[in-house]
Amino acid sequence: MPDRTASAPNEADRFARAREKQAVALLEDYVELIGDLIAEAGEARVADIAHRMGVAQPTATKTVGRLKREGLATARPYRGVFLTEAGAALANRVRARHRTVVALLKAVGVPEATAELDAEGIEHHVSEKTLAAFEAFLKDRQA
Amino acid sequence: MPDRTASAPNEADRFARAREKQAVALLEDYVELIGDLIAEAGEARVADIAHRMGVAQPTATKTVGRLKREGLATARPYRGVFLTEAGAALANRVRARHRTVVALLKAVGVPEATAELDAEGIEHHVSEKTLAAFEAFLKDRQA
DNA sequence: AAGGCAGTATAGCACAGGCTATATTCCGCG
DNA sequence: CGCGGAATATAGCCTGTGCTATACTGCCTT
Repeated sequence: MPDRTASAPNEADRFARAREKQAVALLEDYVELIGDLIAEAGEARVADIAHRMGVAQPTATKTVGRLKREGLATARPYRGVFLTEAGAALANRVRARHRTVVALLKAVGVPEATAELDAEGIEHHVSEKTLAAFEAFLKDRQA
Repeated sequence: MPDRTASAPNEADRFARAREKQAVALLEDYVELIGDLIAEAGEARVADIAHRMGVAQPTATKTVGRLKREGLATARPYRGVFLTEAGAALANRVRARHRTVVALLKAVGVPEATAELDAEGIEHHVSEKTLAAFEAFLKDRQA
């Protein structure tokens, strides 16, 4: 019986939430990268994914397998990797969020290079509400 | 032969960095929590750690073991857990960073509850440089 | 003082995400 | 056409972080 369903989350809940976010972070990165590769080169090859992610090729293969299991990507053996509709939608959301996070960091005075670096880790923990606040802040500021 | 030691990190480097951050994030959380428990109750028991982290007790025991291996904590079997000097210093840094991240999120318009939630994941990816920028921004703003 | 319960540790499992080494497949070129 | 190298997949290992089930300690209470 959940005794705090609608109230403020306690510490344990916050940690649990952060753990969940972390679990999907990698999938988000892969999906975004695959989308980029398809846009850039017309196709996403496992070797390119591995290279851009900075991991060994079998690691990329294994993770692509996980993307398939999660319904985010499709792939025929020895051929390229493609995004499902869900995968493409996720890629777009992730890309937009990434841009917003970088923009916000820069807006509060973080140097561009550092903003890009830190955004890679931060973005996965930015909720819809926080993202909306970021966008509002940026809009205000440029007005 | 590193060919980009001093230049802008490429995509693979950014991902590698994010992966490293993630690896220490849990240790940071444990150390901070142990510090809190000692401050609040005079001691940090494994059962309390597990409860506050939202994990099962053996998971807490295992992670405390890792903290010991990393030189951040000490513990005598069936007794409480204590922080080493390094652990206590880390706890203080983490706590300060957490406060700053929450304050920045609120300053750009994120609701308090959401700020607390998201900060839990975000803070581990905030570099020294970004933290400094956050502090400068907050100082400016309150002036 | 002894027994029992609460707290802690250990054992052993699963899964994710790394890795290297090796097998398999594809495809272009001779 | 077939062969060889490049790309991909598979096998098998390690570590980290969860879990449940079970063993062990320590301490309070009777």
